[in-house]
Amino acid sequence: MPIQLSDAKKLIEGILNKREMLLVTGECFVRYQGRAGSKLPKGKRMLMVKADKSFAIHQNRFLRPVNYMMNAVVSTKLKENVLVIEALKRKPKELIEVFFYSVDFVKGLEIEGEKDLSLFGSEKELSDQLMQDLSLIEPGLKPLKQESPLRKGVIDILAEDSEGSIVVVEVKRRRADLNAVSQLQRYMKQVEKIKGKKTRGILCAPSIGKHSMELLERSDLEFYKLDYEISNPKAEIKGLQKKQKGIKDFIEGKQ
Amino acid sequence: MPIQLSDAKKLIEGILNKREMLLVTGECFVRYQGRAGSKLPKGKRMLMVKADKSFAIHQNRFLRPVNYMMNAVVSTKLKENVLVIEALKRKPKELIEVFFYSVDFVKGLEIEGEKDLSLFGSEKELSDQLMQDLSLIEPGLKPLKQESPLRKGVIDILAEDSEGSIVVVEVKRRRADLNAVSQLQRYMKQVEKIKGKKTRGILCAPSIGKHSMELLERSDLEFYKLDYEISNPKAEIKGLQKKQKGIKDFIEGKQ
DNA sequence: CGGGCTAGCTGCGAG
DNA sequence: CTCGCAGTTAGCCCG
Repeated sequence: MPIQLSDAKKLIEGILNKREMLLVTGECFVRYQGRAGSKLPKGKRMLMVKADKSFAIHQNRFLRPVNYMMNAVVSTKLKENVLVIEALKRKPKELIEVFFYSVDFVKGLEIEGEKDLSLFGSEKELSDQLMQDLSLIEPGLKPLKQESPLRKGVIDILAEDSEGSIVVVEVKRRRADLNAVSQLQRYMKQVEKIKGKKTRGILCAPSIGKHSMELLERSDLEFYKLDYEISNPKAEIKGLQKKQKGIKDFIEGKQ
Repeated sequence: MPIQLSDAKKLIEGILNKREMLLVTGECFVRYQGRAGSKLPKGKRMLMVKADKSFAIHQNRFLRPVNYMMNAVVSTKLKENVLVIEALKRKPKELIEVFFYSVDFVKGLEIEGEKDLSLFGSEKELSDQLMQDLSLIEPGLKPLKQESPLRKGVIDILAEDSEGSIVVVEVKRRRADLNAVSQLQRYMKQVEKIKGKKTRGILCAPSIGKHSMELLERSDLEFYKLDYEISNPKAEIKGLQKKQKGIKDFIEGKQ
């Protein structure tokens, strides 16, 4: 049994004021105009509004909402038997209008807002571990700087090898792609220009695609296969081994 | 008033069988192990499971869920006064365990599942329009192929100019970045090698960053400022103008 | 604020 | 399947 739209409006406003998580379901049409534009024809959907004014329309499919906005200014109005819920933002200017023709269900939920998730296995964590012991890559490698900002990007690890060459290290937690190779190439060229010294570029990743490997080798970069394990409180590097042309098996290695 | 966990379990299983959208809220602890690992300490959260087995734990903040899995195999079990809801996947092997110590609320919703959103203003749409009339870029430009697949990427538009040179066009719907320039550079070099002809690279975007512009010019590529409007049924290109070093104002142009 | 980047990216489409 | 990439990417961090 549907809820009276005027009752729904009051309920919704109360929940928004309390900064609870708001859920609304019903028959609605959705229009969006902003960075792009969209229309969602009439149908049953769920609207979710969070305390930080994340605004999302969900269908019964996909992780991602079909329409959304963050940091929205939310307002409701009742007009000719339609309950309109608007999400508005400026910079960039964006507007979502949800036209509810009927409302089945309105609910406010007291839910945790903090982001208290502890995650392990991130690229940063792997980079930290490498920084601790660059001899994993090769003996005599000395750390210079982590997260070194260039004009055109940020270098994961900057180091110096036993012969005094600069070494640029790029770490990837998953299979390296063309983009990763281009990135490293960019960094290496910049460092070479700035420092005016012989510079090497090293890509560390659990695996790399065939085309990416070709591009890497043509660019005179080096690939190191990075083995790691995600155990409970943190990820651990298990091995790091240089790979080159002749060797093919590692290409198949999925993470 | 909390729901008995055994009742909650039955309700949840019924809703999952009906392929309705499932919502469960309550006090829970969440553990994830897979491509990475995470722990979410005990607290009130909302679990959402969709018909396609998208599985998401939401907090009252952010658009994105704090833990998630797509195409999950979902199962429930009751164990020592804890209701455990598991999401399992192989390839890659992933597991989310949600330990509900109490359940406040269980709901099944009949919600649309189709993806019936019509969206306009995508990169593909802009590329289509450009393909219709390449004279927007320069007179005499003849289309050769759209979405042309190379070994190392896909070219948006491949064309030939009035002097018989190959032209590679890359379109971006938003401000072009370093990555976009690298992409175009890659495509251009490949085409040059394959065709063995003089090749130009053109980047079309509403704006471009200063560093990206530098990189682009050093790579002998060209930038065209792409103005477009998103009107109702589709986006429309309003203008396309070549920009080079001397001209600076367009750098400030946010889309 | 913009600039650059990671992400357990997700989702799509071609080979 | 994998590969490459767009995305209203979101969210983060550092200048």
